[in-house]
Amino acid sequence: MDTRYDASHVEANWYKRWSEAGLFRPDPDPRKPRYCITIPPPNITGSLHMGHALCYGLQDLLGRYKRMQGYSVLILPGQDHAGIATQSVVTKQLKKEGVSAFELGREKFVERVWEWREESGDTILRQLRSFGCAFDWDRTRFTLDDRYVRAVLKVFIDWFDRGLIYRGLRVVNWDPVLKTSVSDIETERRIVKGKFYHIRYPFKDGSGDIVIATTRPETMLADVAVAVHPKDRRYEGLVGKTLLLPLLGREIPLIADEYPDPDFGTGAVKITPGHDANDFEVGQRHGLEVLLALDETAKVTELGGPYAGLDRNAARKKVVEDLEAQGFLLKVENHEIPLVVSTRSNEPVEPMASEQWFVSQTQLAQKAIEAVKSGKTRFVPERYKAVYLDWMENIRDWCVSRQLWWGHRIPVYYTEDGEAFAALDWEDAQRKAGDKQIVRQEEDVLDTWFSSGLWPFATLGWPEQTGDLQNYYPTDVLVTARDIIYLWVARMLMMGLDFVGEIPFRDVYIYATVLTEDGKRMSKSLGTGVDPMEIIENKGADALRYTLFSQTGTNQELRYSDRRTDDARNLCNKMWNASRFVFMNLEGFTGATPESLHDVDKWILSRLARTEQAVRQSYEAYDIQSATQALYSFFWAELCDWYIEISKDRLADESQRATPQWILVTCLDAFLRMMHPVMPHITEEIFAQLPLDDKPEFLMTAKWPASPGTIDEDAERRVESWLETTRALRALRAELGIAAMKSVPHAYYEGDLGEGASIVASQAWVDELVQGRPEGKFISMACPGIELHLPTSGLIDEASEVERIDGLIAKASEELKKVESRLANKNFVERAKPEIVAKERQTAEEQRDVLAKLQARRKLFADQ
RNA sequence: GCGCGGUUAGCUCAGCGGUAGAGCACUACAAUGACACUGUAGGGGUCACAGGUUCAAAUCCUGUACCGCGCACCA
Repeated sequence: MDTRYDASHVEANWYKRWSEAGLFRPDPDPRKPRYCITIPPPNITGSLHMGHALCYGLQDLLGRYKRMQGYSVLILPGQDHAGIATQSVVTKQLKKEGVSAFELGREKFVERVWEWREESGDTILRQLRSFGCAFDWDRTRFTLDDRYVRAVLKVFIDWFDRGLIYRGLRVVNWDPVLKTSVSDIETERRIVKGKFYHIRYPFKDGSGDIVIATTRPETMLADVAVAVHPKDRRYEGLVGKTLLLPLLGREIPLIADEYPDPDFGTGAVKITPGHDANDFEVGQRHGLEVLLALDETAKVTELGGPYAGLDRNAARKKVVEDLEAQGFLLKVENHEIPLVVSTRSNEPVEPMASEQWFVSQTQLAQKAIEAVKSGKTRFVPERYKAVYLDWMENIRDWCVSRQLWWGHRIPVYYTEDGEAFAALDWEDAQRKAGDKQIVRQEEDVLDTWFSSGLWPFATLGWPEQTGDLQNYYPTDVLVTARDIIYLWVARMLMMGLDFVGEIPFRDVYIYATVLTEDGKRMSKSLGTGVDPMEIIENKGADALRYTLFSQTGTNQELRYSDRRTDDARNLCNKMWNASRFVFMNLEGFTGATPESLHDVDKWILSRLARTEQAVRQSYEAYDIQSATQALYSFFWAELCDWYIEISKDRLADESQRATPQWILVTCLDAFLRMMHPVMPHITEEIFAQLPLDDKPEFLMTAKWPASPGTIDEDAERRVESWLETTRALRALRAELGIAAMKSVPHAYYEGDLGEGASIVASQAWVDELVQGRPEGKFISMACPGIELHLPTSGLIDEASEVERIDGLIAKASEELKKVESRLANKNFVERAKPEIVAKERQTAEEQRDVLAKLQARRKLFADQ
């Protein structure tokens, strides 16, 4: 074994072996309890980023842990066709080739997307393999697979026939470049400098005018009214009168509605239902017409008369010029305005009323609210429960149509007279239509979330009652990011409850957002992203996993730093070398359980038992950082720094070595098992060399170490005091400038160290630790119950020694004073818990002892 | 405006009623038979601020400030 651990040699090898042994498939043993996760399907357009690495790494960790706990584990991977993202990638590609998607036509375009997907659509799934993810690749699903499509069709038709799907007008975010509506999540708000135009709308009867203000004057072409608040005194008696729309001269009413804020501007608002969501609602309340001034490419429509054909920017300019020329423009102010930009095309979206398909949500939401309220589905961290419920209780209907070609084409077929049927295909539709002739299919496709909402059951074979569906639904946990609680988590709950009649998952674990070192969002476009593949190649998947896991629990953010991957790599190296040490010292090892144990053996077994408890509880609670912390400190600070060091003398002695050998193998074995979910490759590599009877072929399928040791508080207390004494003696040496590990012939102690004396001696690099007090010059250190003396060969600088002792005295007396004042407080003694008071008394006792020794020492020294 | 997080050592973060912790960084020392991707010792904090509850507050309550994230509004 090399003295340095080289991840690159080890990781790919083990992944291949697990795969060849079929370990990624669930254990078919029917007696085993089942554990299932259907992973959030990544987009086919993406490549692995840190957020993915954390997300999928966590799922792999949970799966590996549960497998060791005796579960038959299925982690089902897959991909999302990602309508807009994919369509836009391929459109750009075509554009480079000088082909427009429109010229190509729908059928050819979709073919082209499939080709693209075959070539480069599974980058992330490939990358997850080098990250060590033990997912069942044989069950990989895609949201546009034939089987998956059947599930989508069934859901749509079913809802359509139940009257839950309807067609209606709504203001959507229209992307004039991609010519589709985009959901709110696909947009970004930017505050930009804009202008605030104050425009005069005259009354038809010539009795003055009303001033409104707008940031988007071109939309006035589609105005249908002006609204004021009914309680606004300024407009008393005017409501109901008719206004003339400037420039176009169209007659529009002045209406009263609660929507305008009388304290903002003039209190009068122009109402443009076609291009503003709030105005749309006002329009609905008052039965106003919806007019569109802009078309699907954001050019002015016929409605705009003289402005028709201009694009929205040119139209704005012209409208403003004309308003000014005709005396309608009163003033223009600078104003910060929010600009909503499509993140897909980077173009400002246009709010636009259009015909869309909707799913009514209120009824479906009820069960999904109940499932979370009752705790059947649980959010971790719990705070997200309120976020979810708040949204669900105010839910609005879901617009499911998208004006794209890539996706599930809406299975609605129309007859000549416009009657609509939802059907599996054209023939099915014709059958449903009876005598009437089906003439066309709906052009729009479904929102991507409509299909991914079926993920937890459609991937398991629904609508067929497959074995997988019976065995693995409901799934155990959904591990996802907080920004898709509404878009995805809520939909899966509604769809699962409605169609399978059971929650889709018991837990929803929302993991932390990965930020850069200085707290910025990781983003490719900002250049702040760190490529996980680079880290995996240089330092290993295990190192990256440890880095991410050691920072994740219930926190909502996590700062990623390359420096921390060095720490993780160092830990790998430490594990590697400590294991080498163990293997190099196994001469004559039989594996037989030792008959008697030394206190240090009991101590480390006790620490091991506590570690197992802590790690198990942390994994169960999704508190992964606590698990890694417990593993780290057990391994490095207890097993390596103390137990291994102490065992060296015993291992050198043939008559004594059997016990420490057994203890080391036992501890290493249990540690590797517990660490395996975090760092699967290196643990498997080391485990392969561990000399165990009945060793399983793979650590991956080995059992979790149940009660690997016994908690022994007495042994812990005794050994801790020896370690404390050792640290004190080392510190004393350091005071004299004696290098660590350089042996010193004699040191002295007063008090009772029991069996620990030889351990303290060897660990503080002292040849002989003698009970008593040395002749001649020496310096001292006081611990509770123990006083240590170290002879000095040369002269001591008396002044500095007195100074050192004074420092120790000051510290000890300060501590004693604090404790004594607490004990002098009658309220404390009477009201605090008795064990706390007892502990304080003991501390006081110890500090008095330490102080007395120090003072005696000072006196003695001063007398010398 | 409302809600949710956060504010603890130079950095990243644990701790969430009982004497302030870890890793990294820093200082000094050390080529010793596991490991220099190491070891040993050490320095470093009025736990954002102000009130309150309590025998006891980093920890619980109230308020303030700043940072981040949602939701609503932005005519």
